[in-house]
Amino acid sequence: MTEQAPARKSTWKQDPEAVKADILRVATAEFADRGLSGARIDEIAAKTSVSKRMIYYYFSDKEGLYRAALEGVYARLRANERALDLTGLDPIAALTELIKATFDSHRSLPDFIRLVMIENIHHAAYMKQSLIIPELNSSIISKLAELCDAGKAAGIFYDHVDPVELHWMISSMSFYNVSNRETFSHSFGAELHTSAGQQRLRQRVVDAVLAIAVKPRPNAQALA
Amino acid sequence: MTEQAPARKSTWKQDPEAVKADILRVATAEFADRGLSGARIDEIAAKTSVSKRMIYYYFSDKEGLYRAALEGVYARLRANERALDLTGLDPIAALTELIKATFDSHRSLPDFIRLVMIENIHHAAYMKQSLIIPELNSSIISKLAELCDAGKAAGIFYDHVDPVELHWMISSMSFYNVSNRETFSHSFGAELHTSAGQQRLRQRVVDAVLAIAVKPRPNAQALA
DNA sequence: ACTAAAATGTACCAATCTGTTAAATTCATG
DNA sequence: CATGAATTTAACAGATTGGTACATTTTAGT
Repeated sequence: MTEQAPARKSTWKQDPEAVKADILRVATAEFADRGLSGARIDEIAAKTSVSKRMIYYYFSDKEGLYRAALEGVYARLRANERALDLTGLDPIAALTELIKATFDSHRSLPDFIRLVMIENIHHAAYMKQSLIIPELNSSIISKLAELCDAGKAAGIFYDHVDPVELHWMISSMSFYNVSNRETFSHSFGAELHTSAGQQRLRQRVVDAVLAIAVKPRPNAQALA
Repeated sequence: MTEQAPARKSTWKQDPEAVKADILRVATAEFADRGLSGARIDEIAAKTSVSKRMIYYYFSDKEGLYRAALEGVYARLRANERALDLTGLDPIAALTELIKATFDSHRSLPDFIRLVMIENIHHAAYMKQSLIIPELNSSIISKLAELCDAGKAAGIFYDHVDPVELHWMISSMSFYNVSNRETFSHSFGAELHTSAGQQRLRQRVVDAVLAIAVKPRPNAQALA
């Protein structure tokens, strides 16, 4: 519904979906940049094409707007993950691809990272109110679970391998890589955040995770 | 100096060091709990034994107080690390102990974790103003560097092993384990944050990091 | 004891900031 | 084209909050 080609002539647009999307886009950037209490509704409104009143009209209050932003970034990350197609790959290759994709995905969605950081600062209070986030999260685990089952069935993964543990480890490094970039670089140099450094780190993550999942084969090569 | 036994009778104490320490203690908890813009000076003052005026007297302004809190938690973490004695251990045992100690240390200092998260939200702006934090950070790297040199000299570590990379990997998992606990538990269950789960995770971190540092030995056992 | 300096409390202000009120504009539809 | 619902604006109110002015108390030195 509502697929009318607009092109109004008057002073304002009358295009609710576009207005909502515009507000949400600006709000996401602003919350990601300054945090929930740091962001200013007036500032968000100013960067929008409409007035402050519209924020309250469509999102009720500051927290409602924040919740919408949070759900938005989660949806984008999980969509990224769902788009990853691993069919036809053997378990080791599939796991490798999944790790690389997760690492890259986190790097490409800094707003997601920052909003999740902010959410953790708030003890996940708003995430807990969301109805849509839980269902988003299940997909990545089921993908990993399939992969683990295949690897164990083929006898090449350890029996103790657990999808949630694997996801924890992959996420931890992929997340930290972005979330703590500023403090880490300042403390220990920016070398790891050059593009060469990032390539190397990504490979280390692959190596480390594979090492705890895949049984050593007598004739396998040692790491480079 | 100033080691006078107090015991005044009057309405207030006149003990600047204790007042400063009290303010800092409360402020650290409050900033860690609510963030820089979320924390309220009035609230901090209320939880202190003295009046709001003293915060400005000793710390100039809100940012000055925040900076002091940040430096305080960094000092505590690095002191933890410095206290770790690895002399007499072979490189593998030493690295193992260092990983375990880092994992535990992060778990035991949630205020450090949260303030560093907050600092990253603020693009490390306040950390960059600090003169004392850089010198604190060098110690952990030099300890790891020694360890790597010993391992390479003994021919049991890969030649490509790099202290900063190792620290990145150890930190990432140790940090994320605490920083993202709330969102992770809510999304994927709290199993990993039970005490059994934490023990398992710590061992996984050890296994993963050792795997990228230590050359495989033909006669070595595979993981459990 | 006297005095100056350090330490602390009280009361207050000016600036923000979230949210609201009331009205105006646009649009779909009979 | 009249009308009511949806959308949008401009202006403002109420509360919060970081920071300050000024008085008061304590301590150290003489």
